[in-house]
Amino acid sequence: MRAADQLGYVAHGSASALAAGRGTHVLIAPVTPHGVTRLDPCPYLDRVVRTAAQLGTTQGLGVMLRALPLDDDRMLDALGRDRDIAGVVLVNAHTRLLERISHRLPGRVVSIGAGSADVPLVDVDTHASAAALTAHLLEAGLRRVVLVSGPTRISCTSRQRLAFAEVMTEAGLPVRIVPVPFTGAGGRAAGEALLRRWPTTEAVVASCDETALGVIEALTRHGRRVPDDVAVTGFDDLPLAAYAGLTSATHPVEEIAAAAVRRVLGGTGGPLEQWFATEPVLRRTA
Amino acid sequence: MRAADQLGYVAHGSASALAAGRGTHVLIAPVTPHGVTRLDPCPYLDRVVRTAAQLGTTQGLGVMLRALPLDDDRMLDALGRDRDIAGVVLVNAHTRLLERISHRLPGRVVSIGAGSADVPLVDVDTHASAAALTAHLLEAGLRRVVLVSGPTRISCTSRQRLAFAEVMTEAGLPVRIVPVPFTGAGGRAAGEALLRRWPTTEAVVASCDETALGVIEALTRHGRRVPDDVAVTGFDDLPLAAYAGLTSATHPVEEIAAAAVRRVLGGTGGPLEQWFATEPVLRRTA
DNA sequence: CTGAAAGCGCTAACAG
DNA sequence: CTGTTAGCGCTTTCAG
Repeated sequence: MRAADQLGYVAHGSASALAAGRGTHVLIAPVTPHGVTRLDPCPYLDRVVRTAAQLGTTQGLGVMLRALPLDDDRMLDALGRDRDIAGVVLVNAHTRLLERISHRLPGRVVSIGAGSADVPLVDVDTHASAAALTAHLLEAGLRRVVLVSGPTRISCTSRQRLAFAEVMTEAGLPVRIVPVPFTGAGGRAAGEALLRRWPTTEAVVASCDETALGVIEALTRHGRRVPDDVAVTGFDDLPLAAYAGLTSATHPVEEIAAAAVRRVLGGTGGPLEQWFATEPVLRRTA
Repeated sequence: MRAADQLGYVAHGSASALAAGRGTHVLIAPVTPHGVTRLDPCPYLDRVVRTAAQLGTTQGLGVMLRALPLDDDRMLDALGRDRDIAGVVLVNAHTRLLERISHRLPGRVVSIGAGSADVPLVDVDTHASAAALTAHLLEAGLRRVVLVSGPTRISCTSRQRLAFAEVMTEAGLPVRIVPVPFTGAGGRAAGEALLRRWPTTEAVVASCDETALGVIEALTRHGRRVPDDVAVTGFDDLPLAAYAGLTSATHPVEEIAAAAVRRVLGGTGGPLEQWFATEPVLRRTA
């Protein structure tokens, strides 16, 4: 061993992987709609990939990145047959996909964002964060609060809705929700909509920072001041949020990604669900 | 072939790599100072890693990510001996490192940001962009322009300085430069400094968006209005820039990263330098 | 407990 | 041009 070290011996990764029957890559697989293999730029995903690459490197594993269309069974089959892939980290998977993939990659798949009985889950504790943010608004004495939530059928959306509904109901307040896409445009649309339906709204809980900024834009355009007339919270704590003074919640994305990689390499055994706490970041808007 | 396809045969990557003597990974190696192996979060690097991973995947290659301290010869030796690494993409390398690494990985290394006779270079055409931004200010009738440049000894900094100096000199104007780190704090410091030395400054060319925003903050604090009193340009076109209305220049980071990966996998032959044009994005601040 | 040998699944070079 | 075979560098099993 000492000799090997002094001679500068470096083991041949492929050779050992081949002999030991291990894979040499971790695949990060963001799930996309039917037939879509294009990957939209996404800083969140970038952080996951970077973290996975960094962690993988220490174990001789490289990361691959490929969009996984929602129902491409051929691709799923090929994935399962590829013995060179040590593990697959699904991002934004739907339950439907989880069912299709788990038996093809038994013990070699983990999911960020939505889990199942067969596929372990690692994610932000959206429930706790949404509850904390909503509670923060109520504590500030605000009563007419609206949740601008994300697309339905996405699991973090439903956890967020549930948390919001719980906190509002417990306070004896009405549960008002506007679902829109996770975009600035979505936020603007939501702002318009909620002003029309509930003109006396005092606070908005948005499901992401882009949406929150869109909401603020719409509110401002209609003469509402933020936070004086309406308080607004975002979610994700993008660099933009700090600049805009947006109250938000920050996620330990790197920890989550690292946990996902470790979990998928650890084989079976280990927790079926791992939730990571986010931290509210109070700024000017709420 | 058809049969293999119908049976869903998937080749074993490690096995073919081993037999063919190919590597199975591309290493992205951001260069860090002496002994520093920690990697600071960097959206730019994240985009490089993501692009490399996506492109690598199509060729059965995974990406690894590791900080490469400026003068760790043992690590460099180990890298050279690692036959499992198909190529190394250096990021922010210094000339000194390039000399040390090229002979250890002949034909298997490419650099983003600084090249040499042995190591091909792929980068943003900083010279052209800085010249274009400076020219834009001069065309707007501004005369007393200051360049807030990055740390000295970084190659993109020197290209930017050169371009700025050329354009200013040609217009018969003084070349005024303040070098600071690529950070918001650096920008604030630069703002203070340039207000002290040249209080009648009409425009500032900053070397990155964070710096530009820092400059604007300092200027505003001292009662200068942007762009009415002082015009400011950034560089990189971060999401922040669009939100802040900052005039900037946008880089094809994905194209650059893809070119770097292709170049390093293409072996010897191919251009020694590849420059990518950036596009000025004119917004409110200049 | 140490040392030899048989593969892991593929490629490339060779003979037919 | 098709069919066979000897490795690629390691791990693991099995005999000594």
